[in-house]
Amino acid sequence: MKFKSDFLNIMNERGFIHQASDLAGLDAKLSEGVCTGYIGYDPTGPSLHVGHLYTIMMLRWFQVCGHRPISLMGGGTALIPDPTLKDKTRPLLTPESIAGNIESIKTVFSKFLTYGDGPTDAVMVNNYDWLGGARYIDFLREVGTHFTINRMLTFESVKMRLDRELPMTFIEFNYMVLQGYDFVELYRRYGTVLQMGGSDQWGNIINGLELGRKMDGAALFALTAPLLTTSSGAKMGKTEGGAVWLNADQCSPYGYWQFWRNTEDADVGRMLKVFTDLPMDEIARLEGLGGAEINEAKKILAFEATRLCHGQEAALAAAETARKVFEEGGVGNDLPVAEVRRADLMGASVADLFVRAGLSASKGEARRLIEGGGARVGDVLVSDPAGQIDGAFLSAGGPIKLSAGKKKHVLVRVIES
RNA sequence: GGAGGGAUGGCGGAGCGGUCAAUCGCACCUGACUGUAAAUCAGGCGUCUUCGGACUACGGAGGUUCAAAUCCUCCUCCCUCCA
Repeated sequence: MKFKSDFLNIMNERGFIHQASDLAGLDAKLSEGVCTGYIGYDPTGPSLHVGHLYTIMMLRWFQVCGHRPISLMGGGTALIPDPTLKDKTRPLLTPESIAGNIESIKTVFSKFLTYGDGPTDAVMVNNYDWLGGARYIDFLREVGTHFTINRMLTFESVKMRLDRELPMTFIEFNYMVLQGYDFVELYRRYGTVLQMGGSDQWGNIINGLELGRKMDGAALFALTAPLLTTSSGAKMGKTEGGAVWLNADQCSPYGYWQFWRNTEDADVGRMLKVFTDLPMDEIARLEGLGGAEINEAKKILAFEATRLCHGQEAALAAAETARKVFEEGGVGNDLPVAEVRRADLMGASVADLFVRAGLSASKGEARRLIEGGGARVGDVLVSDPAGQIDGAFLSAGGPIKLSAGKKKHVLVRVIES
């Protein structure tokens, strides 16, 4: 498939397109001139994670192709629990925590998009600006008349609750109305004609699209990206039980680099397409590398992805640390550092040390790690969990490298108090 | 409103008076093999421990018993069928 617009061509060849409302119409619209498009993010946590990055890259390409991206923070909708496909109602977040989350998340966007006042500069908006002060009766009269309950009941998230006779509260039921209204508001304020998002947002996006047509007669478009999974079927962006965060204070550049470095062979090509802006022919070359050579592609993926999120310098440092640690078996500056008080180590066992350093969740776990032959102190295998820590060793000065398994390393720095 | 069924570790799902910290699968962790990959194989997978054990756990609260995840009562929440 070949499009007139650069944006859709890129989306297509890089695997960002899952569903679209009117591809031909959108293509025509995009090739006419500068368009404005948005993606909404709910600030329900202090950081976005790799799962969100997929759609952030869509905004990035949108801007690169000469359009104006809007990152919408759902400061208003986050006050309303999104009806989950799970059985339970999400807990209500406080306005304070949402405001804090927004501040924390904002910093990430500026890494990927260029904000400003120019025609294709990105804009950051918060739907609390229009939802927060909305007057109930007015809103119902203006917007509520366009939603039929009949239709709302057919939505998957609603249907599932009702089918299982689980409670769905009225506040949750309102979520889709508010989110749909965002599209109208952004159309009015910025002439926004396109909403993008993950495939799970399709229903919500279409709601907004139809609302815009009914209320303003607007020709709006929807574009969603497929759910991204690894070849093994796991949801993308989870590692060691936790999400891979985009904020540096929640996931260090080195940890981020490692996440990408550990991509499965079969996924390297797709990840390069989605999470880097390397040219397609370069990606094709990297993808074609066989056997152990594909490790080079993974390093490039890790570097490029880290560069986008944390900057060139941090990416270089992370790569250098990884080289020292994995290729030389040494120590790198970027390894996580755990500070442990000297007093806490007096008479402590090796197992205690691993717990203090955060490499093991409990002493029992540390014991198993050590007994299983997975623990190293200063690159020396330790086998006795109850073994005492050599005091002289600890006071020798420089930090000591602890390793749990082959990939997890922490530098322990002993502090006095 | 009536009649049944169920709530077990991150998830799924056994157990139905002692031998149950609880079979098994998934997920997760470690080791081997490798390429910081996948697949495979092996081990582990509540907390503490002087490694003898101790403690906390099977929706919640009581009770029966030498002994309960298992039996009884009440409560909460879910599911199915009938109105």
